[in-house]
Amino acid sequence: MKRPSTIKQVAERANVSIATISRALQNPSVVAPETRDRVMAAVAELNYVPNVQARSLRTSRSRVILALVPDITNPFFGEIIRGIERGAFETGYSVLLGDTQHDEAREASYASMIASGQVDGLLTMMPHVPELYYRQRFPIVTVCEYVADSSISRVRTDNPAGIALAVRHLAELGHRQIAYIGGRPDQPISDEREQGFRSTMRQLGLPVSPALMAVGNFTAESGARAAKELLDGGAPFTAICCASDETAVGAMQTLRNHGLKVPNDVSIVGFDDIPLSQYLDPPLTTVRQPTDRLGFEAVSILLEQLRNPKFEPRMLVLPTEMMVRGSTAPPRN
Amino acid sequence: MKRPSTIKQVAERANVSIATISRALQNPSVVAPETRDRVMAAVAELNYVPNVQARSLRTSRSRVILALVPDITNPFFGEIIRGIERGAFETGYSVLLGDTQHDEAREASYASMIASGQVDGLLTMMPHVPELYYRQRFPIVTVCEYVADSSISRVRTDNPAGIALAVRHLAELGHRQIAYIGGRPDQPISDEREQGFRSTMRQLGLPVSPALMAVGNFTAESGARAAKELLDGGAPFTAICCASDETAVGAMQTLRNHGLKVPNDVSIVGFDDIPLSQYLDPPLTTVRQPTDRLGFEAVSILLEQLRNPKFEPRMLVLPTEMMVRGSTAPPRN
DNA sequence: GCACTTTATGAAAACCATTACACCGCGATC
DNA sequence: GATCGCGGTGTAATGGTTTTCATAAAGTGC
Repeated sequence: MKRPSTIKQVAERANVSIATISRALQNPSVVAPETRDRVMAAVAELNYVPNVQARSLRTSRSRVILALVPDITNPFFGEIIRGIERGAFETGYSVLLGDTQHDEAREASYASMIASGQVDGLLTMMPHVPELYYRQRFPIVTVCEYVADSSISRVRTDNPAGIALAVRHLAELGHRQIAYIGGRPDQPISDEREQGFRSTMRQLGLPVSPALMAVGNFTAESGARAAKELLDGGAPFTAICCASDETAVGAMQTLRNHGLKVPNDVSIVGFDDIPLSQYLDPPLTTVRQPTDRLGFEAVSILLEQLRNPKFEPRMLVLPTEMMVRGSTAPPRN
Repeated sequence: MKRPSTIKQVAERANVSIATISRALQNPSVVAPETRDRVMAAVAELNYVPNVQARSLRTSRSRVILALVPDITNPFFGEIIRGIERGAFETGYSVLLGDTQHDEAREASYASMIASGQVDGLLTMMPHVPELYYRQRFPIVTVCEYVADSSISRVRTDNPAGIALAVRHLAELGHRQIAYIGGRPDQPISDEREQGFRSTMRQLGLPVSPALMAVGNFTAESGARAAKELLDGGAPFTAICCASDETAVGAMQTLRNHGLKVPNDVSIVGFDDIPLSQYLDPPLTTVRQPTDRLGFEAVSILLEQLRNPKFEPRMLVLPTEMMVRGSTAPPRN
């Protein structure tokens, strides 16, 4: 690999000092037009690109942010990442990706990149913040997930309202016996969604039977398993409300295997609106989260925090939207 | 944010020179055990983490690799990224993620991170290499996609063989009129798969009708559109072979909308084996790519190239595997 | 007890850019 | 005509680490 040229070489070539090169690139207006042209010419000839390490060392900012995901394989996170990447790119930042796989050791290891100066801030989709935060107080924004700490900015969807949309939709169709398959119990959003489910049911005067509350972990596999538990439990239900689309997909498979038709025998509602859900059979009725925007807004806030030393943490709650498709119908009386 | 401590502070604390600190951390065996202990204690007390920028500046290696994806939203790439991330993490590297969105300007902009020293090498899932490569010859590995340049290492799946599996499977079931929905025409793998399809058909003595060759772009939406074209074309077929699972999902939807049953009226085979495919209705018969491994092997090769100056580019072709599920059956009558 | 390794440590250069400060020359001001 | 201000530029310090080279101390062999 050819060794890149340095500011010194450019300076020699353009017959000016290195300070002028730096200025011509950072703050062109302060150098005389003709000098600037000469510098630019030299830069072009030598294919000069400033060394980022040197710059970062001097300015102590890396212009890199770290994004931590529990599972990059999940298309839902994929979309958020895209939003993050888009926002970062537009403002000249880049995104270091960490797939923690729900593992705290990995998370901690990534967090140390902040201490080492490799990244300027952290965007986490995990349900907690790294230990290190309490010692170093670095810039951080939680996305989707959140922790109960008002010093931390968060961007998230209105989960209770989202689930309420789903439950109301089912209730309007005439369902009364609605089962629920939750998310990973260790994630606060699972709680939020479950609480949203319970309280909406209550508001509508519908019964919340413990026998109809199943536990999942947001994966299709867990949805399939939970649905089986519901069926085996014997308590009757005409609809299932799921904490994620993938869970819904899994549940639908179990229902099929038991000879039950969706939506005729059982209606299903998902959550997230992953790209594939409209192509399922039947197309999945679901609650859409503004995924791309979630990521985008999160970077915006993080970048603002990086720029503004008097930044006040804030919370942004984005609305959900009901996507009514084919997996829901009135109950077979 | 608290300012991290520097090697100098640690040195004062441990009563040694900064050189000793550096050595104790980089190459512990060369410092006396008791000194080492003292250093380690000081490091722990001050929460010292070496500044990465300074180190990179000095050593001119960043221990970061850049991964370029055309579309991070695609679950197939998500799995590859996971493999990459895993391999990188194990060896102390981290992954900078670039979502190029098939855009060359973005790609070029990311490539400049190499020139700036921000990353040590490039792992690209794009069908071409950045311009810059021809000037700088940096370490690079192409994953999945490839370019016809023997100076570039590549890791990919055996696409023709994969498609051959699919076609043979259909032929064994008795299908003779098999349609094909291809990938984005500007990606070499689309070509490879299409050629694999054509030559296998020929080998089996089956006709390849131009009316049964449709063009897609790997998305579900394109699959739906292409399937419609096939149906509208009027040429009869009993099976469709798709260049990706998502395409297959889209095609299945179109078939349903036209009242056709999968697999009874039309069999469908996908390619990739994305996580959701086994949960579809019917579960999708598909050709599995070893996605995680693709990513993992790619990093291995890239890292080897980074270490070994006499590295010879090489190509690794990974095998595919047929996943027979419910979307294929013998043709009716 | 002497010459000679070996081992452990320190001093200082180097990596490459940014930037505070000083300087120079020149037109404007009183 | 001395002074001021200002645009344009250079000098040199600075950021934090790694690493070469020198040096000091301790160990070896005769």
